[in-house]
Amino acid sequence: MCPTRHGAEWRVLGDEAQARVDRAKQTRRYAAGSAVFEAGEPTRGLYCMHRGVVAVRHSDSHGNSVLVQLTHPAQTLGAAECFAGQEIEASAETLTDSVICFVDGSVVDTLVARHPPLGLAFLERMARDLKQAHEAYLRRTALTVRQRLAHLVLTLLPYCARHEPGEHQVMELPMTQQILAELLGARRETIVRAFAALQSDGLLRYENGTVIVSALERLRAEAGETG
Amino acid sequence: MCPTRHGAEWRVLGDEAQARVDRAKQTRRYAAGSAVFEAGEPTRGLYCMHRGVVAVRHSDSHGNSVLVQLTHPAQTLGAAECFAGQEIEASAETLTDSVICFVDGSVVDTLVARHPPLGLAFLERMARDLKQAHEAYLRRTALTVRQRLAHLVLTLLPYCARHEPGEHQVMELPMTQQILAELLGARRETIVRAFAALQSDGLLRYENGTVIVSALERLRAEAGETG
DNA sequence: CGGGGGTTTGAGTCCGTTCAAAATACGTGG
DNA sequence: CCACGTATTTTGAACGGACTCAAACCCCCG
Repeated sequence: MCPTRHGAEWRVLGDEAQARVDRAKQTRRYAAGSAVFEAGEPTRGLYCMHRGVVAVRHSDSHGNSVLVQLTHPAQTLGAAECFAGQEIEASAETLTDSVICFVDGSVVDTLVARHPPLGLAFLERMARDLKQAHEAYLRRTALTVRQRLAHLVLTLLPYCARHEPGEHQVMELPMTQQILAELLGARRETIVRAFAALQSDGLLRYENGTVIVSALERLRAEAGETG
Repeated sequence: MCPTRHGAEWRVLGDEAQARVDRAKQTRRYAAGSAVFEAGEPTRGLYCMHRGVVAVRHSDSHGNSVLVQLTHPAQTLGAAECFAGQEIEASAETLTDSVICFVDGSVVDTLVARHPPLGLAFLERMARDLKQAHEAYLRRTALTVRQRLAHLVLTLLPYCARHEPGEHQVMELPMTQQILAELLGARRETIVRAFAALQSDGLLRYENGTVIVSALERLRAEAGETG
């Protein structure tokens, strides 16, 4: 059984329809670093995160690539790829060991056709994804790597932090600095230096994949979260 | 009457439902440079381009802003803002004199609830927008301003070029270099220099808002459109 | 003919990249 | 348990694309 009944979108379905989803879904386990789906694959469907972290990658024909999205448990993965109705061009890879449900595209189509609120729920989901993508684009052009890194640390905090309250937060990053670099659109070396800069200013400490935030409020200011 | 019956998405509706849309819609005219919708506005609904070009802008609280999308005739505008179900944060402004239809959000909701294929059509639309946004993000981090400008010229060609075939194309840009800069995430001065560089390499000529492409194939190569 | 938006050019600076190399951590098999 | 190979992280030096600031220019329009 998926944590929040297949994630937020499915919750608009009645019990009977949810049971049908449960019967149609397949639950799969992935080791860290394996592909959930890849560009050009014929399979079409929705994925629902149960455990782990997955990154969606976009590449061009010259080998350049960026990670455009992180997906956490209880979230839907691959909605854009499922509904686009054309050749899939993105790929998704697990950053950690993961458990993910798969619902085939034809099942999704039937459900959406029979339950309009489900379609509206996915519309809302995609609309928010689109907004997030645009905000990431804005950050990419308006903010320095250091500021973007500060922002990413803040967005990961709710998912990865050990204990919640206070100015002092500890979290284990579920990714290498290489991955951080691809998420921020920068080079690994630049990430190292950005961490070093934030550390020498006393905002946080980076140590072996672990981030210790020591000045949450100042980190927020750094990320541009002010009036 | 809208050019292609309110744009591609509405076409999945039957005649009767389309007539209802026609009755519910409002057609509005905008002078170049006016706002179609703005961040924080209470109005919610879909816009359908009849004539003109509209840019969608995202801003942060520090005055930074970028244009994240261009909308041309027969396309739907504001879908993400309509379906997001939360405070609108983007704004849209006309780049040229425009004619645009507006369909209120409550009407859209009713139509989608009653005609699931319409929901699927919008899902597909948003999925493609999302893909485009991710591709733009990739270009922003992997390509130089010169390459991105070449790419933008190529994407505008189908909409703005005078005559279709051949290596030699002429088009009048519906925007200032300032707008080009905001679309590409760069400064005006950099756009000037990128045009100058492309011109000195004989790919195109820029003159007073008019672009004369003299080497279409080389321009494609410049934009990274190769195997 | 004066004004204003848009364009062009120049010089200097900075952030981030590139290239290169060392240091460190990590897993695996001996 | 340690040696070894690989992946990751760290540091340094140099380069370069794009930005900043500033000034001149152009063209259209009233």
